Amino acid sequence: MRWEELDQQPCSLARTLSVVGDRWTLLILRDCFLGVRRFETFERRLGITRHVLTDRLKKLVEHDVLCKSPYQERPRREEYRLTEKGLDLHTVILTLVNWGDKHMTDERGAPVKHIHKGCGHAMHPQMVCSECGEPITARDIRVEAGDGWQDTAPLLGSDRS
Amino acid sequence: MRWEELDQQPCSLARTLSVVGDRWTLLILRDCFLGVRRFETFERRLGITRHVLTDRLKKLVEHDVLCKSPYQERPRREEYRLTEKGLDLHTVILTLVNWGDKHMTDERGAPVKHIHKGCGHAMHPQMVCSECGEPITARDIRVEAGDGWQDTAPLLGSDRS
DNA sequence: TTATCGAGTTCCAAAAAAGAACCTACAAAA
DNA sequence: TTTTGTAGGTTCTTTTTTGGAACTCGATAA
Repeated sequence: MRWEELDQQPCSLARTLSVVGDRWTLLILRDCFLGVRRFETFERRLGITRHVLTDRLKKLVEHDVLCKSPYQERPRREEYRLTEKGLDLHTVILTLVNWGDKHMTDERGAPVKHIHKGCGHAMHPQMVCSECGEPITARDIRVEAGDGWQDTAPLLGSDRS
Repeated sequence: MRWEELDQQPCSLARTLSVVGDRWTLLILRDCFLGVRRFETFERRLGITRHVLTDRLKKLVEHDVLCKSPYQERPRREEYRLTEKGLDLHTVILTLVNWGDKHMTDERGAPVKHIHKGCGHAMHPQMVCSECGEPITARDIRVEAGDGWQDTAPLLGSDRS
């Protein structure tokens, strides 16, 4: 499967990964959430090559995750800001960071703290059921075909292969 | 920055991406959560080349996200199962799927439903603060340096560049 | 005996990324 | 007026990663 085919799949994960599923894109978005907006700042902070940065920013703008707006004319300078669609990726990043905090930190502990402005505490994300509010773990969820299901194969055979 | 340098960064996102930050790994894990365990099943369902599949499975085992265990001897056959560390990635996948359901579905709607066994309803993940239980959006969080912070640069300059 | 199966490995061509140099439009300084 | 600087790229070459197909190995089935 090629990159271009990924967003054709009847799978929300595949479609999401067609936008953010590479090494650089989520790091760029991390910096967006930290307030970075300019090409040169991304480049310096990430150590990314200009070529790849240009490509990823363009893709993110095409997918309406970022928008480009001029912050000065003559000479025109653009900056990149998160759209609402982009802001919705915050939970994704928070979840990835949370896993890293739990499983990939060294003895020094988590590099950054997330402060919930509402209650003022350092928090970690907790996932709950939208319907009953109970905390969710992998074992609490069962998957069923939804309206957009299109595959001929069953979701999973009983052979657990 | 190279792949190998990614896990050296003082950033939980970068460290997490050093494990799951490529096109295939999260799709493999999606199938793991659907119950797939065998090399040949991954290959057939994903349309991944054997070479890349071998490589990704090996990496996931090295990182203790999957474990390999024989399901028969003579000839030896191995299967791949999620470890506890791997099961913890369920929230990551659920969050990615949720974003895709909201922003990337066509008119047919979400391909799969997630049923919460506890309450029996089709749910979507809701993120709440671990401390006060309130729902979280991007605008509710402020980032501060934590114990593992090591960068000389400030988290963000006031210029919002 | 030949075929099949699961789980790979090997080999080669194609695509993507890294790294560095170059370009452009404008502005300010010398 | 020439030089220097800057933001935001583009071009070029080399290295790394993929894709695709064929081959291996041990064992069982026809």
